[in-house]
Amino acid sequence: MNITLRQLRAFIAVARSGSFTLAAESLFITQSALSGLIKELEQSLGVRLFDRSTRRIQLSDIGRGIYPLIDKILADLDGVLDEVANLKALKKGVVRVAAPQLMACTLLPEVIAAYRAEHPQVDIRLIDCAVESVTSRVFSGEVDFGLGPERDPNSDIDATPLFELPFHAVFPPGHALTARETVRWADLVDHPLITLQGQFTERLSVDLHTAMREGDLDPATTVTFMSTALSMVAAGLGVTICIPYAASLVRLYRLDMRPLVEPVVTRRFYVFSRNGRSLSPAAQSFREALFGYVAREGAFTGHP
Amino acid sequence: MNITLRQLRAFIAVARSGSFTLAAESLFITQSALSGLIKELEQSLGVRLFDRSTRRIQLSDIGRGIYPLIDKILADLDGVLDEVANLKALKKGVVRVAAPQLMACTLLPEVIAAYRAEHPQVDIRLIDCAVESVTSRVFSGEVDFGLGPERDPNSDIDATPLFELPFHAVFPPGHALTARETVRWADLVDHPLITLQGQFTERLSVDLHTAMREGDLDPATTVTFMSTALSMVAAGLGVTICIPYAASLVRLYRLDMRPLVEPVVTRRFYVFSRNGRSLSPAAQSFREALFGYVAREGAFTGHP
DNA sequence: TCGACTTATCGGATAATCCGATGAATATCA
DNA sequence: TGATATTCATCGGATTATCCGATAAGTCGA
Repeated sequence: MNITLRQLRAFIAVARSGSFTLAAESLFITQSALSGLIKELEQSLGVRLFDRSTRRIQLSDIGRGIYPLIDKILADLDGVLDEVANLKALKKGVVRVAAPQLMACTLLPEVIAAYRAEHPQVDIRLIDCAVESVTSRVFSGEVDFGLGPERDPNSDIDATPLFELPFHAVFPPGHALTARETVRWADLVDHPLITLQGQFTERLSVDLHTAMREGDLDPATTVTFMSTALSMVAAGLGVTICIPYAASLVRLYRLDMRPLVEPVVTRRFYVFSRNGRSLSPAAQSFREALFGYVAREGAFTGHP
Repeated sequence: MNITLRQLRAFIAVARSGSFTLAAESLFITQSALSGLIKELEQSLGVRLFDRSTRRIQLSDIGRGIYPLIDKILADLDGVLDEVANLKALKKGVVRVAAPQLMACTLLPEVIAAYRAEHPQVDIRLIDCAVESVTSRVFSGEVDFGLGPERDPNSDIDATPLFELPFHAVFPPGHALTARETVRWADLVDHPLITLQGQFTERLSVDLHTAMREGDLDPATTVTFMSTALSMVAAGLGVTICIPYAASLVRLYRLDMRPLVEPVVTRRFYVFSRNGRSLSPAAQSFREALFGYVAREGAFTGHP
């Protein structure tokens, strides 16, 4: 007859609650089964662990002496078991991430590829969607976390800054702006401007109006997707404005980009997750990898 | 299905020996039972702990990671179990006993010496104190148990009779009372009486008054300690009365003692412990040794 | 004095564990 | 190359351990 973990857990539960009945409830067994466990443990050890009366129990001297020791041992063991569970979940987890279409086709494939090289059994599911729906998908639990530009504060959603980057002008090689190191917003008026529809551009207009007290974005054309805008720029139909996390796509279209100044207007991007909810080990791990990638790539401008 | 200690011990045995068959032998079970234990553990954890081939096994990465942690946990647990076994086997332990000063310098040193001869690893700590404070020290848990004369009944304190002995007269060799086999209380009035102060003597007076309906103790001198009274008797200043558990001290002073009769008045001594509380193995063992000593020595009058 | 509460014990039902035999895979040797 | 030895996994039946619900005994409070 050996000491069992069940007996030890029963001992700790009784010692903590001071009651066989309460301890049995906490372990989801009947009081009589718990009585048996403690009896077996006392018999195995050959000592009395509790002094019983019909109304209260007390740890014996020996019981009092070993309680902290057994408590620590069980805590250590549960720590190991938690660690194993984490490793298991990380090894075989699924991570669902929502991101706007532009991030989904630029930044994220690279991050996912790097992560998958190290964790081949973790399944990263990327859900590309409209900017406006990222946070609602996070909130509903459809995804583990989302990426996107600044949204209205929401107590249900935790927003952690991922990066902050300035707007850039995008144009074809040989364009009049190519010789410039930087491009002023005012210089854009000489060229047909192609912008994206929606809140993103509306907020940019507000920022420029505030900073310049005159002038405004006056797009010749508005389109839905950045890939459309870049195609039109490549066809010589105008210039567009873009944030450099999408530099890989700009390069794919063989276009040039320059920082926009006077004023320098930036946009901040965040990782959104549900407030008060922990991520699975795999999701947490991928999130960390994402932050690591951004920390290393910084301005997104310097490599192939 | 919970993790069990048997599974964990099996894991360590296999990891150490690198073989299911050898590990099974070391645990005194068949190889097939051991196979089942490891299988259950792997299923409970949801991870592979060993990579098997038909001729050799290897710890998996996870198995290698948790091996030292589980090894330490089992070592800690075995340390606690050894500790308990040592306490049980009286290979260690501390016993704290409270007794009045007179018992502390007569009866108890002999009992302790005899007990220590048999259990050299048990530490007996004797706390000599006033008669009145013995039970309060027991109640507070400062000591494991206490000795002393009858106290008022108290539901928190358990009192077990240790011995009951008659009062004796004590006088120097050559004294007028030496030729007597017994001494009557009435014979004491012819000699200056030296008594102890306090409740002990007050209760004796009540007992004598009840038994004799006349007369009373009329001490010429009262002192605090029996050793003082015995010194004065040895100096020829009178006689004193004493209970024969202190015979060793009487003999040290080279005094004689005789039973007091007409009436025979006795005093009962008890072992006091906390009601509803168990004693540690060492305290219980020493308590039993004490009762054994008293049973053997009976009247405390017959030996060097 | 009765009702409420607590721990211990009992008998029967159920679950877990073990053994010995066997199978599948691999390595070694003549 | 075939025979033999070795190892871990699986199986079915026997045995052991565990649990539940009912009940008993003791204590406390209204």
